[in-house]
Amino acid sequence: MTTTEPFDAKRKRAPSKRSLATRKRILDAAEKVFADRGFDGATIRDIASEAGEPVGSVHHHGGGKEVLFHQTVARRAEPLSRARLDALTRLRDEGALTMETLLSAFIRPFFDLSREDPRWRDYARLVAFASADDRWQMISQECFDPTAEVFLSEIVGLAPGVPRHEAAEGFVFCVSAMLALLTSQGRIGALGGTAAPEDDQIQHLVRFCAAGLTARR
Amino acid sequence: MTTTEPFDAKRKRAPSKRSLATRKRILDAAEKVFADRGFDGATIRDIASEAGEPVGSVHHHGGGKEVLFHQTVARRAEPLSRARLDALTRLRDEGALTMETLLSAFIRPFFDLSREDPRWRDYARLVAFASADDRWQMISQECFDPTAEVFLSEIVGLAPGVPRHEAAEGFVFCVSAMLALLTSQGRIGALGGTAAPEDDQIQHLVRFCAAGLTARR
DNA sequence: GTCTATATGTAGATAGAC
DNA sequence: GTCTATCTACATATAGAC
Repeated sequence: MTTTEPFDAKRKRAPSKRSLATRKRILDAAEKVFADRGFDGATIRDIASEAGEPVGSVHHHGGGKEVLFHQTVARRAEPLSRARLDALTRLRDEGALTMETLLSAFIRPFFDLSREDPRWRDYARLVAFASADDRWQMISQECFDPTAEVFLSEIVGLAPGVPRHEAAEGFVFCVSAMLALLTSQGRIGALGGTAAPEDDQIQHLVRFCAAGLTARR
Repeated sequence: MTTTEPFDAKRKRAPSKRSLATRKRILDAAEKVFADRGFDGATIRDIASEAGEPVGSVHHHGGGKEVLFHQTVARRAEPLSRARLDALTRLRDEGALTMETLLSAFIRPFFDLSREDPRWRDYARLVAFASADDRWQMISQECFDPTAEVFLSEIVGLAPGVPRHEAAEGFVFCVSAMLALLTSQGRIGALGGTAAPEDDQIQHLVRFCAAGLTARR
């Protein structure tokens, strides 16, 4: 029904440098606005205004609101997956694969990228929106399930005797906790008083998830 | 700015029985539609159609979309809190307070209520929407924070040496995992193959959270 | 209280000049 | 490729008859 590709599949020429720059600015703006207000709360006009582009331009480059949303989610999925899988490969090479280091390989890249480029924070909120809404299940599946399968298999390998469906539950708990840490700093602060340094929070999250996944039954 | 109360505060007479029934049907419909599509994705017309009421009636009883949303979230917050606090009181009376039983008291009532009345499932998705969006932070705070504070204090008491801010993080992880179990059955099934019986899933969730909160550092 | 009709605004999308 | 002007649909909200 909808597709990621806004352009005609058999278009003649590669887009110009200027066009690519415009396209990037529109995707950046869409990421921010979608992250702030969700799909339905965002408007093409907000995105255009954020990008400093006319409304028609957003339609031209984005190919419609749904396609634009899809593109926005998909754009950073590949680099994120690569960072996670690279970290996993490194652990295998070093023979340092434990439940904690495995979860670290899955969780830390998101925070590392967010430190390098704060737009990854917006992306995190966008992913939280996309994950929560059944409507975007296909997008989440396409963007995140392949990597999730890899890590889930490792979890099953590291927790012998735990049936796969239980490991899958635990993994979903881990992902939701990770998204909560990325998106709910306000709530944590309101309940906890002073906020801990981010590094401590990440370490705590990894420990929390590892302990949960290996809990004796 | 907005208020829960759609009626003039100093209105003369109590609403009629018929009016109350209409009001309840509208709240039920709003709960379902807001849960399905979120605040921005839902329309007053959808809600009216779901309730079998004319559009104007939804405005009259709901007092506008934002107020209606607020009411919908608030309506089941009190019974839910009461069930949780009752369970906690029972544990204290029995001297059976451990991290697992404490989390059980927080988590199980939601599932117990869902079994009695499936509309609590819709409510769970509604709460997930309200929790995720910064825009409704005040509503979440008002409806859920008082009870959250009580349980957080108990957690701090049961995990000596864990600083409050770390306990708060862990508690937020638990809540997000609970909402994930209530709302992401599809995702769990897609990853895990066969789905486990709900009782097993709940037990697993409680174990996961308890282990996470008491993880040695 | 209830229901119909309507006012007013704004959404997504597009056509066509440049 | 870009930008302006516009089309069409539907949103929330309200006014006023019953």
